[in-house]
Amino acid sequence: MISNKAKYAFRALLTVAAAPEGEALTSTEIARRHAIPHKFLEQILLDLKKAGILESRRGKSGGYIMLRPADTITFGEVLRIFEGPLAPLPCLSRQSYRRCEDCASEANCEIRREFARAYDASRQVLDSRTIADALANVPYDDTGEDQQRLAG
Amino acid sequence: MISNKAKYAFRALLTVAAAPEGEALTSTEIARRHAIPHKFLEQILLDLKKAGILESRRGKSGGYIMLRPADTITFGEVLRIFEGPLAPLPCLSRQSYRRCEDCASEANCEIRREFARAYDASRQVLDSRTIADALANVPYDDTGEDQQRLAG
DNA sequence: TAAATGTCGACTTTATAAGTAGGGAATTGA
DNA sequence: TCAATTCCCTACTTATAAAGTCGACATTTA
Repeated sequence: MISNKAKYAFRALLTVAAAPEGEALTSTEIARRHAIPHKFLEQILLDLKKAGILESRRGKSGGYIMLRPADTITFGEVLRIFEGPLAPLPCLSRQSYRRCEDCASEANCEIRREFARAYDASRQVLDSRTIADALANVPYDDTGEDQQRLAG
Repeated sequence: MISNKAKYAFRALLTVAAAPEGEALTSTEIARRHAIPHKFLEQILLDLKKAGILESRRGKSGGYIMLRPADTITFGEVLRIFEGPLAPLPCLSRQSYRRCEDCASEANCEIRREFARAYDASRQVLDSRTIADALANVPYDDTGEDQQRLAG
């Protein structure tokens, strides 16, 4: 399960991305719309700013706007900001690889091999789908046929 | 990241499954082979027993053996025993569905829709690959072509 | 210049991970 | 039979992270 923090971050980001070009949204407004604890949301927005995703304006008519276009921001990128590495095993993370303490041989590790399959599958989705994709509102049909249709 | 507990469970299970038919392995022996804290492993083996995956014999020539064949035990099943639901959101879990407290409409939730894609992809792997598959030792080639070759 | 906003650091509370500890119950080989 | 070996069970500890809460400060603008 992903954390509340990450879920709030996505709600906030989708809201800011959906706002009219140039219009800043305040943390108070975002918190109100989604019933997110205000002070908690402030921390989250700050994290998104430090990550170079949002931009902020202070003072009376302040608020948050997108720093980068929504179609350059993937779900994977945002998730990593709040959850750390997405890999199920440290030895499978590309961005922050660590070997498993107790592992004799990575090449022969059955656990690593199987989880690599699962992680590849989910990473392919998370690192390709963007905030803009999500807002495009195309329904998702869970029949297992999508992957082949899209790949073909 | 998966917990140490789950990782130990997989190591133990793969070891018991790889043992000669009918030969019981003691918790001490399994712990020694993989340098797993013995008392901790005992709890894990007990969980696997309660889940109907392992069988145990007590006393002098006791130990653990498989209760069900290794090709009927998926990685997803084992993972759920130790990690709970695998879904990234409660509203995406089939086996233990809960609605998200703060969600207005599941059908229109962009977060749910995107994570459904990711979860479907990884679930398809975890719920199909078995302990027996893992022991078959077929190398895994991460080029993104496997899915199509296997599907075709 | 006061009100509205974002920024920052410290604190609290609760839950979970990762073990540790100590004994009790069953089996079996001598 | 009895002692060694094994599994079985409960309780405890320690460290870390999640999910906030709180109070003060900094910046902008009407």
